[in-house]
Amino acid sequence: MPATAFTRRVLAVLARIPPGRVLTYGDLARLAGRPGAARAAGNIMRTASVPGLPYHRVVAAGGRVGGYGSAPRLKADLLAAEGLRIRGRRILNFKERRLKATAGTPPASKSLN
DNA sequence: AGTTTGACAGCAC
DNA sequence: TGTGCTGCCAAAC
Repeated sequence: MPATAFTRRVLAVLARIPPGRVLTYGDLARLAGRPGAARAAGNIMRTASVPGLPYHRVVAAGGRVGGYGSAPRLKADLLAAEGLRIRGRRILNFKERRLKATAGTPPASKSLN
């Protein structure tokens, strides 16, 4: 179990990221209720002990892949396997694959995906 | 309880 | 494009 509510929220949001879609650390933090806590979110990803979560779907801002413990390349591979076009440390179709950060209840206007 | 540590973000060069 | 610096925050020391 997560130590704090923030951590729990972060993991909850993480768990609902659909395959093929990504979220930035900043988005994740914002959705978890701590805007600007992107760095802290990354720390949580790093120390999270909950298995089965799509940690690789959390990327850095600007379409950068970001880190992944000692295997950042694996992260890129996993993302590529889900349809993202990757070039080095960058996600080419980032804008298409980025999950819009809808906090809480969306107005239900456009069909997501 | 104070300090250090990053799987970050954004901007200046 | 890429590199470096500053600001931020929760966790680990």
